[in-house]
Amino acid sequence: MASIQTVKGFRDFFPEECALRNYIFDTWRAVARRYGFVEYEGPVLESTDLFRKKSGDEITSQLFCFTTKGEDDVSLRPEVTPSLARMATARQRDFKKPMKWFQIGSCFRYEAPQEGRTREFVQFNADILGDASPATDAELIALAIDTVREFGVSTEDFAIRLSNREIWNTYLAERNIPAEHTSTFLQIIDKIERAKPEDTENKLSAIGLSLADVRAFMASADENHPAFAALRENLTARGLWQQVRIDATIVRGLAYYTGTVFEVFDLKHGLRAVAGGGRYDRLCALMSDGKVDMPAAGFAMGDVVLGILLKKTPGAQMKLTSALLASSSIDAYVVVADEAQRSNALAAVQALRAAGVRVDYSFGAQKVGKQFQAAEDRKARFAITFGAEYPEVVIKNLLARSQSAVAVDGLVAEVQRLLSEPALGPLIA
RNA sequence: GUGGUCGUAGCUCAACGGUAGAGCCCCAGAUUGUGAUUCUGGUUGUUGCGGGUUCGAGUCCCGUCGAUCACCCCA
Repeated sequence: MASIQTVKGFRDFFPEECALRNYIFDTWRAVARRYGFVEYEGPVLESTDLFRKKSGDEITSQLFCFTTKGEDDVSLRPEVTPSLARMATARQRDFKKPMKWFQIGSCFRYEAPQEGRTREFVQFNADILGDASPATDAELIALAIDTVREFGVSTEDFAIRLSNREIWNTYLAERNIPAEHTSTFLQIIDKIERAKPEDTENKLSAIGLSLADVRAFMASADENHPAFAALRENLTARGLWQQVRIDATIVRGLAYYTGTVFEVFDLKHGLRAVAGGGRYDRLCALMSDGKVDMPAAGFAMGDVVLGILLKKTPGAQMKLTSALLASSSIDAYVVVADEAQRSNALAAVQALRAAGVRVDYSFGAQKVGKQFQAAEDRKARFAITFGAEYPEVVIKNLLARSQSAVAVDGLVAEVQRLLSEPALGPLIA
């Protein structure tokens, strides 16, 4: 046992976990690019002021912060949106609008670790800046849906919870509630399904509202509400609206959201939110001290909850397994049956690798049986045996268990030809 | 940050307060040019860590660290 463990809430990535992580990253990238997003990256460490300035109490209480040798107050980023807002506003004239940007990066929150919640995690962030239309929100929700589906999670396994903070702003305005109560009110709404009704009633009456009235309003805020009309039309056209559930209790903790807010959540395992996001039209103005007033919206998806969901969802698990196999397997294993041929075998290993073939072999003398076992363990498609019959070598298809001899001069071409043929798939249905 | 449960070999887990074990994995051999099975042998622990009670603690008590669950909140 190691005498020094990983820091609480941090993770080691052994090859298997690293392969899972890379599979997730690759899929995120592929779908984001399919949607026309470009990748960017911000710093992991930021001045603590950046987060105090905008994130709100929820997240600043979880900051992974410390003081540097130069006595600067810095924090590992708990999220990437503040950095994005700074970057985007700093050079926004250089980019045509709308800006469709994504990032894959580690984030850190100093909170109690649990399943699905670590102190270090990776977020996929997709944001669209410079366009305030509902079409932007729809594009982001569509991207979130397609990303989850790309992993093999079916439409029966997840849904989108959708709301809009504007409907609550209107609600409060119609009842003449002062603006300073807004954030208090949204926190009450956020907890309304979890808190005791009498507690909620007390808190609401303190700001001049009643639970019955709030309940009645929530019941009226369905998918026919005007706030969702454009979004509904857009997503219906894409065939995605059936994934959406209107849920007025979704307000989201982050202080900077202004309009549409949504979460991706699984329907079968009661996991934490897989992704969440919304519109934050005033953040850029705040970050640039009013110099750049740019509407924006985006969402984040974390690797931890997503990884759990993929392992628990049968369809996703199959894709995951084959992706992990593809990333760890090799094309060919060179068997040195006669040590006198090791030099010739090494020459062939290099020639194959130069041609792009994934090749491995044994470093030292080993029995042929052991080498074939190693080839099997490495999930090699072919074993290439170098023995006394050199310059003839034997190529064996380890799945079909068939083999043929070939002159070493034609080995690379022959292996490439064989690899171009479809692999013998599993014969069992 | 608050409360509950748990912590034994790399992994999964045994062991009444009385000498710390099994299976799997890994390595080697049986088997000197072909993947399975089987058999044989081998490596691995200050029982998370630190105290205390006891003739004696993996076991009971306290603390601590970690995991996990609930609260909280979110990716």
